[in-house]
Amino acid sequence: MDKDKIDKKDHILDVAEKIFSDLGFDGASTRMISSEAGVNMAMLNYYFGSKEGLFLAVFERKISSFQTLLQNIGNDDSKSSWDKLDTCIENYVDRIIVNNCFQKLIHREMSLNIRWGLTDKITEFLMVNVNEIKKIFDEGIKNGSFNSDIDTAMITATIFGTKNYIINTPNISSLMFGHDIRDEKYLEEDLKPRFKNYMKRLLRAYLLVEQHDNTTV
Amino acid sequence: MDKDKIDKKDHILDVAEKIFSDLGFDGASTRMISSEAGVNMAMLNYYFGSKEGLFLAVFERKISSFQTLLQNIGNDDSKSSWDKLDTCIENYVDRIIVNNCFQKLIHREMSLNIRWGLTDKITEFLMVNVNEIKKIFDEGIKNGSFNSDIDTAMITATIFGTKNYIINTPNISSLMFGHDIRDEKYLEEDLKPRFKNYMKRLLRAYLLVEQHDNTTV
DNA sequence: CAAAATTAATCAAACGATTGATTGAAATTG
DNA sequence: CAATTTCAATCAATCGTTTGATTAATTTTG
Repeated sequence: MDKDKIDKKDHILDVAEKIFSDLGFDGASTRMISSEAGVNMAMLNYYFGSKEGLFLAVFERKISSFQTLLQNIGNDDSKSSWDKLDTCIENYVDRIIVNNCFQKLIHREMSLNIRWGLTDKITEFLMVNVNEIKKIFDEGIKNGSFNSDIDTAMITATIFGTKNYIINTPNISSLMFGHDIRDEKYLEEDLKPRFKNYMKRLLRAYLLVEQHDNTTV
Repeated sequence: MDKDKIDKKDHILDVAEKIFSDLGFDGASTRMISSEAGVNMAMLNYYFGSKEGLFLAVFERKISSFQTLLQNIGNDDSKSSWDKLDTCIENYVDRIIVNNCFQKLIHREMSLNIRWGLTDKITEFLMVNVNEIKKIFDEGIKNGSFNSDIDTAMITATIFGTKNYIINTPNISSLMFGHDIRDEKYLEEDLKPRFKNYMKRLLRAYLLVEQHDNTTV
């Protein structure tokens, strides 16, 4: 039935996502993926056209599963700019840190920038987050919540860059934090709240420079 | 002569560095490298043993060319903690931004983490920078220059992560900054000073944040 | 309804191309 | 001349992809 077909495609995509994440596009072979998924090699091309088509399909499924989650925080008029910023960061961290394998895959592809159809898709995808943050900053400056001479592009790079650095170079960050950051428990119970706490404080410090007298949050 | 041999090896390493950086380890073929370098394919194995040996050689040459530059800032007693921090960031940005292809290569390898001998080397290499920063922070806290309850691991991740994000996702950051950040002129004349300026201000804001707010961890 | 025709799904096998590596002879060197 | 360097040719292995055949389900037909 149609149901089974979708399930099977989904299963292939599950396996492909894992292997692509672990080994990269070139490092992962179609044989590996098909045998791991328990399907015939020809099925990959039958369903997805090519290896790159399979790669794209992995991304599109993942991206569409994200896209629904993050909308409309910036449009909630009941929240202050600070609340919006906090909510945005909370959501972002919760979402991405559990998908850190895929997260690595995304940034390897962006860094390589040789499969253009893919990098364009990823760019479009990532810019949704960037623009959401930017909107909050712009609004916060306009209504006086944030200092007016902040570098919004740079601070945005800091938010995403700090998290990426921790996730994408686990060998380094494990040494820095004194724990294996690939340990699920440590990640969830210690690192995640620590990151949120740190980022909030960092943003408060930067966005309020030269007006420390007002700490009403 | 020995001189010529070294020159030739160096030329091969130049070409290999470029191609590995552009295409990744798997994406770069030994044929491509040898033909681009104008040498016979067998020479790569003759000189470097294997493809992975060539890859390692590229790293070792690059790393040793860095290592000499950054020592002993932390040991200069004539400088305040703030001066040390500024100098450290200046040096770091100057060094890395011009080598951003290689920089990308490093982080792709760290993210992949499948060639262990290599990631161990890179880890060791990157930790030199991390430890240097950490030393400055620790010292600055001890002598009262910096606030005592700062998260040194996180702020270190912010310093490196912010720069990495800008360099490693040029498609994104170009959109964020409104210019193609791969443009050498823009990078040198605008982005570099902008980054330094931003990072100094960010650090001042965070490291001096007033303590009377109740951000108890 | 039952037989025939069509379609979709799956498979083993093989395709040509490319991979990293190796060989043994030739050329170059000191 | 002996040692080192370079080369064309070749190696087995693996790559992504394609093929033609087979099965199972669906649709069409009489």
